Amino acid sequence: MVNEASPSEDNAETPPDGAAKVIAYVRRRLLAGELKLGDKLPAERELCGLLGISRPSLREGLRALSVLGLLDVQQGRGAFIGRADISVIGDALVFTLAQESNAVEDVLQARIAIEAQAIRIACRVATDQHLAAINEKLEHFVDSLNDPERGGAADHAFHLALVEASQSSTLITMYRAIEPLLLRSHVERRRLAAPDPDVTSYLVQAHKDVFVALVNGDPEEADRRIREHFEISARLRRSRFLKSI
Amino acid sequence: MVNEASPSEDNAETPPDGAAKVIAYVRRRLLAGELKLGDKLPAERELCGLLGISRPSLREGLRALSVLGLLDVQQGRGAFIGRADISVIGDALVFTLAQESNAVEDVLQARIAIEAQAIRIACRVATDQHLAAINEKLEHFVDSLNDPERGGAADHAFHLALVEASQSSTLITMYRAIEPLLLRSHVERRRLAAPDPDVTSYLVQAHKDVFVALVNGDPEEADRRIREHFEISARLRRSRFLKSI
DNA sequence: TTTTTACCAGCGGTCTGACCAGTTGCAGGC
DNA sequence: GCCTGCAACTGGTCAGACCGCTGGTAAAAA
Repeated sequence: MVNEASPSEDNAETPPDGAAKVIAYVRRRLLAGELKLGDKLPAERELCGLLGISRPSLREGLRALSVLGLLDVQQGRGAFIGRADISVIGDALVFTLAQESNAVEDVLQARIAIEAQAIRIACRVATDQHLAAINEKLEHFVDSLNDPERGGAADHAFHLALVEASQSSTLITMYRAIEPLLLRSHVERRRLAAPDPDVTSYLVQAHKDVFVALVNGDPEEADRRIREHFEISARLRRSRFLKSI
Repeated sequence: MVNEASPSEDNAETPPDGAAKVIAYVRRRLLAGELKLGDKLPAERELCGLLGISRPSLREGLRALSVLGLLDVQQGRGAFIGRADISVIGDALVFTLAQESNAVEDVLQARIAIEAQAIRIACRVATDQHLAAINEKLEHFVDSLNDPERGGAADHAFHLALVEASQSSTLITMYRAIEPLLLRSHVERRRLAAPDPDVTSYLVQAHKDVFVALVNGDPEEADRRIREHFEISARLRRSRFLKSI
C-alpha cells in the first residue's frame, strides 16, 4: 500500500482501538482514491488478518461506517462503499447539542464563516436561477413571520439558498453537517420570542439588504451585510434575557 | 433522531439484527424520556442479557451509537448518553468531503471561510499562550523556507495555530476535516517549491502582517490580512504555470 | 487521626473457535 | 438449454476466556 501523503494526524496517531483501526484504514484508502463508490472491501476474515485485529472488533468498525452510510454491508455478499450521509450525524447533533447553548453559539460561528464566504463567491457565480430561488425564499420568509415553525423553516431555507448559490460543494457539505442544529435554532428562537413589529421589520430589512448586495454582485458589501444581519440576530437573542429580568 | 430503520418501521418490525436491537432499545428509551443526557446505560454484560443478544453484537450497536455521538463509552466506567461535542462530526465530514469531487480551489474556499472567521474570533479570545504558539510557528515557517516539505508543514502549523486560537470547536473540527483533502493535493508543498527570494519575502511579510493584526486585536484588519495572504498565495500558485511554459 | 498504598470487583476491550444463515458459482441430470 | 443440488465463500452470532482501566474500600504508614 502506497502512502505518499505527508503526515497527517491520521497517520501520526495509532488508533485508540481495534474498531478505530478499520475506520482509519477505510478513511486512508478513500482519501487516496483507492476506494470509490460501489467498491467492495476485502472479506471480513481477510481484512481482520490484514489489520491484525479480531473479527468482532473489525465488525464494530464496519458497523460504525455502516451507520454513517459509508458502507453497505450485505450478508453473503460483502461490504460495499456507499455514499456517506452527513445528515445522519447532523440529526444526532440535534439531540446531543441542542440544549447546550455554548455549543450552539459555537456552531453559529461556523455558520457565519460559511455564509460569509459563500455569499462572496455567490456574488461571482450565482445564476439567475439561484437568485430567483433566493428571492422566492425571501418572500416565504416575509409571509411566515408570525408562525415560529414555518418562519424558522423559511428563514433557514433563505440562508441555505444563499450557500447553495456559491456552488461550492465543500461549503454546502459543511453547512449541511450543521443544518439540523441551525434549523432547530431558528425555530426555537421564534418560539421563545414574542413577535415584535419593530424587531420584525428590522429582520426583514436585514434580509433584503443581504439579497440586494448579492444581486449587485459586490462581495465585500454582501459579506458586510450578512455579518450585520447575524450581529442584529445575536443582539436580539441576547436582549431576550433583559426582558425577562 | 437517527436509526437504520425509519421511525415508523422501528416500532412495527423486529430489528434486522442484534446491533439494531440495541439501537432500537436506546432510541425507544430516549424518545420516552427514560434516558437523558449524561445517564448511564446498564453494563454490557447486563444489557446483552436483557436484549437476548451476545456481547459482541451488543458492542456493534453501541459502537454505532458512539460514532454518532449519542453515546460516550468509557473503559472501566460505562456507556453514557450524549456528552459528545461537535468534534464527533469530524470523521463523517472527512468521509463525505472525500467522496465529493472537490476541486482544490473549492476546498481552499472553505479554508478561507474558516480561517477568516477564526481569526476574527481569535482577536477577541486568544490567550498569551495561543499568541506565543503562533509566533513560534511563524519562526519555524521562516526557518524552513528552503525546504518545501518542512516549509509546507510549518506553514500549515501556523495556520492551524491561528484556527486553534479561536477556541471554537466547530471551526477547529471543520478545519481538521479539510486538512486531509488539502494534504492529498500537496497544495502547500507545491506552492513553496522552487523558492524565489522576492516571492519568499512577500510570503513572509504576509504571514507577519496576519500575526500583527491578530496581536493588535483588530478583527476586520485581521480578516483583511488573512484574505490578502490567500490572494497572494493563489497568485503564486497560478504564476507557476507561466514559468513552466 | 489522617494520608497513602494496595487490592479487588466491576467496568469496557479483545480474542478464539465454533456454528448459523445467505449468496454465488459450478457440475450434473433431465 | 434449463433446473437443481452442493460446496465454497460471505456475513451474523455465540460462549467463554483473558486483558486493561476505574473507582471504592480496607489496611498500612505517618
